[in-house]
Amino acid sequence: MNNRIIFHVDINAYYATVEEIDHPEYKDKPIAVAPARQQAIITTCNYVARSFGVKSAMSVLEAKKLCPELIVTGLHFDRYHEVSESFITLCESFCDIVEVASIDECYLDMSETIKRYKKPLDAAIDLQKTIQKELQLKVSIGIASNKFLAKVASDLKKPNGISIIRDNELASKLWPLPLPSIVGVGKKMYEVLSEYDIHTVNDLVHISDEKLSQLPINVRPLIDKCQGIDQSIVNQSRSHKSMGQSRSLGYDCDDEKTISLVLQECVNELVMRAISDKLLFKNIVVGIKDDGFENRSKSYVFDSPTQDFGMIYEHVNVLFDQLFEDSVRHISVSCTKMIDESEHFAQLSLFNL
DNA sequence: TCTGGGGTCCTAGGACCC
DNA sequence: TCTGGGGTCCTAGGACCC
Repeated sequence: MNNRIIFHVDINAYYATVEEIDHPEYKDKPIAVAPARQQAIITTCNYVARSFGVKSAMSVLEAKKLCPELIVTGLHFDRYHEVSESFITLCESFCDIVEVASIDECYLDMSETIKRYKKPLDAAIDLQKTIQKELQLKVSIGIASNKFLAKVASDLKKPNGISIIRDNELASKLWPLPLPSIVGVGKKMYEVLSEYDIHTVNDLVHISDEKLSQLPINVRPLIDKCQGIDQSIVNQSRSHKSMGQSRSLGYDCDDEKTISLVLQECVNELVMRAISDKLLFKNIVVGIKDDGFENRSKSYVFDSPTQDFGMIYEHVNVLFDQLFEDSVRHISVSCTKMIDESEHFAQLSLFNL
């Protein structure tokens, strides 16, 4: 049981690859995926564009300076979801225990499946080739005894790589890595750690108890993971924990009509998803970003779970009015507590017995 | 660099209960 | 008149991920 074999499978440059599949004329050209409007920022780009220095989160304008022939594709989420479904289905046909981690990555608990192969590497090569052949997608695969290490491993070789981190290889393969390259270490955490002269995983795992107690943040869970301790299971449940819709207005807006339209659109899309996924909303959260890019949010809990547009829209408006001051530039509407229709009605009938 | 859109998880502080 | 100690739930906000 302790010797699990986990794969982390990650599609390389995912949205850009889907655009290349749908537009063969883009082949070998630098492409960036970004919303089709002025002042957009790049969601992702292909490897040709990356060779010019183009990166995610860069503004299209700046990217065009680095690479004038850059093709900007627009975003086609329906297609990304469609191809993602095929990717997951293929992984599920390969292994019984699959966790969907995001639109372009998943974890496979290969502990049983692996017995059909001589060694883990053979299974990974087989899976990688099958995905390439069936779906024209290049993936990187990380192999390790837990999810954290598998994820780190898949990041080591991109694109189209396969990497293994064995339990006895932590000091040679994981510990030399700079902390910002580790999943879970973001800008803020690294800022704090570097103040204490902690820059690599090696620095972190050898931190003295005294220094550890001085740190203003809790890094114990991260240290455990970097020492190879991560018991989290590959969770097959595909239920969502939250669901949201947001819109960036691109400017500071105070126009009632525009705002009302955006709120309506967001609520409408949420309700459509709730109906198609057979979910009811227990609460609703409205968030706004104002002219200073500060986030604020307010939430409301429904008396009884609902997917009724009128009811949801009414409360969204009340929450928005409480938040709104002079202007907004970003609006989000989300639900953080959902329940299955069937579960709700089962509870109701129990109640009425 | 004038800043998307979809999520998950964690935490501080307050309300409330015994 | 001043105010225990533990637990749970909720809300708002923030860090982080792709």
